[in-house]
Amino acid sequence: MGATLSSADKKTRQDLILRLISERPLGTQQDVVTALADEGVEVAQATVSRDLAELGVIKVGNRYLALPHEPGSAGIEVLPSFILSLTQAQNQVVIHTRDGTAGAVSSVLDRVRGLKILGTIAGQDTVLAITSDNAAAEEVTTLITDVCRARTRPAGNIE
Amino acid sequence: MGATLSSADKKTRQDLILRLISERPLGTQQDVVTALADEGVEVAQATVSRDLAELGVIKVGNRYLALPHEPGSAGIEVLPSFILSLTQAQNQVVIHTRDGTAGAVSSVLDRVRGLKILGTIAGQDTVLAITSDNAAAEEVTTLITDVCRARTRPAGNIE
DNA sequence: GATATTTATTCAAGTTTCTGAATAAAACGG
DNA sequence: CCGTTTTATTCAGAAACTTGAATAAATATC
Repeated sequence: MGATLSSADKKTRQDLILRLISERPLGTQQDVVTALADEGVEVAQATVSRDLAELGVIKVGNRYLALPHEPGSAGIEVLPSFILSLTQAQNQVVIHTRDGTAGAVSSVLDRVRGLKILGTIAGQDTVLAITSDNAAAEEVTTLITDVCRARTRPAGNIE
Repeated sequence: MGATLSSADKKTRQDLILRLISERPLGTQQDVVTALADEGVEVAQATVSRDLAELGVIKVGNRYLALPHEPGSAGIEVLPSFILSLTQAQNQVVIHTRDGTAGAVSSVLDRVRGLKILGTIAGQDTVLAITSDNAAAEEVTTLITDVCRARTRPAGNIE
């Protein structure tokens, strides 16, 4: 192995990556490499590429978003086809979905790290997402819009 | 590796072990080795020893019981200190516990594989376990009693 | 307590996984 | 299109894991 000093094992490093990309927008794998280095974990870009793929991290617009894999649950890729419209009101976001898919949408939103969503409530065709403040709601709106527009390609194909 | 033919990988083999010890009482590691062989998986006793330890399988009385590890949840070792008494009534078992611990006890029981418990309901200091029939309830009673009597030692120390 | 049974551990392969460097492939911006 | 940036993949070496045989340790039985 390359760096043996102060190196973290794979699990630790990947957890750290999830935290880092949740805390601040990281736009490239090089950014992630640098952020890791700041935390004392030195790895090559190739490793970050593989980590992001394994973690199921996707790149939406200009930042990575963590959506932890949850076997048996819908992935973020369903959002474009399920979400019909969304509206922000203060610290809330009201999302109109295809009938019956609100539960799936809220499930996905609950699992996206980096979104400061306090909680969601799903009806039949509507999801209400509560955020901590107006800015956070704004951010959620932007991100969801980006996801639905920006052809979210998964970062890498695992196995 | 030894046997390359028809060998299952570790994960597959351990899942098989959980199933086997849930289906019928296996009293020794040699029994497990034999049972695995019947399924076409040939391993040494040393491997079974390690598998049982990793799986968190415990030996109570004369059979192995599977209690899948659930990080953050109580393990089976809490039963002796939490359970005050238990009574079988038909296909039900009423378990009296220390106040406030009924939830933990039912959580553990729900996770023990090999017990044919249909479901449990926990109050503050009482757990009601519903089994499929009287015989199953009898078995549950016996096993819990054994656990509480027979100084349940975990099978191996991991890490 | 001695013997037998059962389980855990040590040791030494063989195998798999992990990783960085280099490079290829893809996406992006004019 | 062409160059640039970004990401994915190939390759090879190193580390970690997996396993059986042998053996030690623990437990049970008498």
